[in-house]
Amino acid sequence: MPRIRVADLLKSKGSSGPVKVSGWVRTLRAGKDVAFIALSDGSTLAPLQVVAESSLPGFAGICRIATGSAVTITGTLRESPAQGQPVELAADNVEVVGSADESYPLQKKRHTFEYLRTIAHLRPRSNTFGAVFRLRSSLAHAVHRFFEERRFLYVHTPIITASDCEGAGEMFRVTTLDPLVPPVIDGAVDFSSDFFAQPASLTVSGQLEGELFAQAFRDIYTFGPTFRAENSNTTRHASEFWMIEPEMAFADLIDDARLAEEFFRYLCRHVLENCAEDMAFFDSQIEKGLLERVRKVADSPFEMMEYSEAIRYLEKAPVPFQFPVSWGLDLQSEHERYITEQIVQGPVFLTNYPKEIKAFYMRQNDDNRTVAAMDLLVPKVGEIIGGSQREERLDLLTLKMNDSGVDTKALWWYLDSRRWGSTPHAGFGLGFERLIMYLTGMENIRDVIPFPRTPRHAEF
RNA sequence: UCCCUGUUAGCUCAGUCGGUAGAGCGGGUGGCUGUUAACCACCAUGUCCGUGGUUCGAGUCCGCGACAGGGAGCCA
Repeated sequence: MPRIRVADLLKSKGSSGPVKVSGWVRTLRAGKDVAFIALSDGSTLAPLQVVAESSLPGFAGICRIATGSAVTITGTLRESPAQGQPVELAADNVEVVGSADESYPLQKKRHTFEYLRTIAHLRPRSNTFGAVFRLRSSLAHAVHRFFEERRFLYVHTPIITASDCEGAGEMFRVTTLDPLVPPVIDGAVDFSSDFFAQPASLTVSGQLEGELFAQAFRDIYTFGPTFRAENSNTTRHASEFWMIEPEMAFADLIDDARLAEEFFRYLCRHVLENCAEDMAFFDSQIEKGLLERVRKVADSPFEMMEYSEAIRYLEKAPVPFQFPVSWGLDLQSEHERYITEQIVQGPVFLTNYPKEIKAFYMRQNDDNRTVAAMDLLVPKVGEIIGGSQREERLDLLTLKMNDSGVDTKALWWYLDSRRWGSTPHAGFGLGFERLIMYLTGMENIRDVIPFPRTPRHAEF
């Protein structure tokens, strides 16, 4: 008999012949004459109800099957006489494939997310984490589909990098040197005898390499793991996370924002249409009103506002802010949320930030005081996408790198991209986990990553 | 890294004025029922985070430490 999934059984009306289904026991309710097993195989949120009559051989043993056990069941699918499920499986045979005992940590009761994090190897069997990781998988496919439909080239940028200064935070060192006795010359570690014959690290961004590919394929994107060694202990930071970074040649800031809007709304629509059952679960169990919030973003056009204008709104704001507001200062998340939630009441691109508060690679505007940056702010979280038009003029870029203390020698190849056939180009970055949090209502990044890495935590 | 709050049964928590620990859930046993957060009865379970101190006596008060969570910063 073919292996069939719970999701497919639940979608069918009934079976003409016997079927075989396998999964893990969520709960078992045993009575004298009949026992009910709620069976789940991760294919869908709802479990399959298996009915075992007392006439089955080994009925007494079936009644003792504990939560968490792996079982294979053959039987006939039929309409369920009781409310709660359209169909159920009348069992002919129940085989325990892998038993579980009463010490199984994931019992049929509510657990806190904090506790479930300590059993990250088991939590995907729970309702919430099943839904989160089904959505995460589906969303990843949707990201690729979006770019493939638009003929963006998917480029695998390196995970190990020797550029010490990508300008995006602390990096994890990659080395094969013996930490107890590193080779030392003149009081400093001699990296010439290290594996790469120079200091190497895990990447903090694929953008710089992405730009190089954009200068050959026009439209490209990266989607891969990213590493930050920052000692950040918050609900939205992880040491290892996934980032999506498209880059377009012959494109300006407006093209960039247009792509970001199309992309973001595409992904909202995707989960509404393709993860409907899980989204309904998030809406009822995780964040009331989630569906309405996501639908609104999927349906309404995004606004655009200059940084300077945002500052004027903030200066006039009738609410107190913890951090000061004035032109030239970076916006705190309280400011971003005020703009998107109170002023615009929807998604908004903030553009043209003061050059001092933005990265060296952003294109200088003609006013000489701002750069062509754009951040997409959305209600509830604030900034979710950050992007810019890149500085394509060699002289200005070199100047900017020197001013920012970026090593122009180490990034010779990056500067070369401006030396021959340079083009106006733009791109943005989106943290995949933050997107998942936005779309599910989950409030801790550690609960949308299968096995999260954060300071002091690399278990599993 | 800074600030705040925690750490008591497998899980979630209560524990009054300092007097040697409780509940719910989960688990076990039995009963009952086409059940579905099942229901009913009974039963069992503790390094009260560690450490030092105050005290006749510390889960409770004080110091130190560890760990966790939340907030901030950094950022995606």
